[in-house]
Amino acid sequence: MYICHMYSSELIKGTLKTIVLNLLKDNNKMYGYEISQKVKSMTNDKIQITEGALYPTLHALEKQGDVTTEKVYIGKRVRKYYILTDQGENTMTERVNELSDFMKTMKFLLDLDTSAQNV
Amino acid sequence: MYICHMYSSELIKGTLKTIVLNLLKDNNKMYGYEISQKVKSMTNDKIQITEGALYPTLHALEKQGDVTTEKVYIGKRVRKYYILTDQGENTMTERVNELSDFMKTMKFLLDLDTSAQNV
DNA sequence: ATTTAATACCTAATTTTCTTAGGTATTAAC
DNA sequence: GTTAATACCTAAGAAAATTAGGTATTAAAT
Repeated sequence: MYICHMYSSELIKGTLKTIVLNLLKDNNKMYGYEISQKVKSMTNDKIQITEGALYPTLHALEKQGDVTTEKVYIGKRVRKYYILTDQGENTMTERVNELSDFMKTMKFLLDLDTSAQNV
Repeated sequence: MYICHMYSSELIKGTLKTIVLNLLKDNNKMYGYEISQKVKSMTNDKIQITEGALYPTLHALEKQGDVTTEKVYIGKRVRKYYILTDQGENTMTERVNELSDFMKTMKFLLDLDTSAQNV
């Protein structure tokens, strides 16, 4: 049996934008810290997005027009919400489809689709 | 419908060693050029390993003891075969299991396992 | 009351891993 | 006799992460 722990960092590389965009599709309004916690809890701590990766990614998504932002003050503490744009929705769909297709290809390549592995 | 083309490079990142090790498991003896062609043909040109990525990876695998090499001359042209070591087999198993688990997690995270997507 | 942990944002230096763009040389095909 | 395919390689640069900091508010624990 494979004991679950955090994935080695190489794997997560390249999927971060896709993860963020997809979460924003389902939640329509999220802030950075919330995203990192959501991913952590949804994956049983197996994927932990570091802040050094997350914030630059969010800024890049804003710069390229896939998200807009909205600052909200909770007392004196600021929260920066990210909202998916129409363009961002298209980007999200493309990215998710590509990743989905890629995973199928990898499954075939690594011979993982021969039996009941898709549980 | 999603039109198939080459995957954006970010996705392949982090999976190259796993791909190479897994191919060596099945073929027990392969050379660099052969590996790149095999991956290309098995994935209908969707994954094309560049030589600039492949050779350094092979050298790294040799350095860390996961593969050994064997030079063979075909006429005057040299071929450098790579053979999986016992250690490499363990590494391979770990990597493949990790990637497999990662893909399951991603599928769940991206909400891709709700219908008949696993065709 | 004060320290610690959690919340919430951010950036800069470094590392890893790839792409791009070269280089050498042999052999087969046109 | 040139081009394409085979077969190896490296170095410079880019991309995307990690590591390791920084600031500040609020809740929990001692």
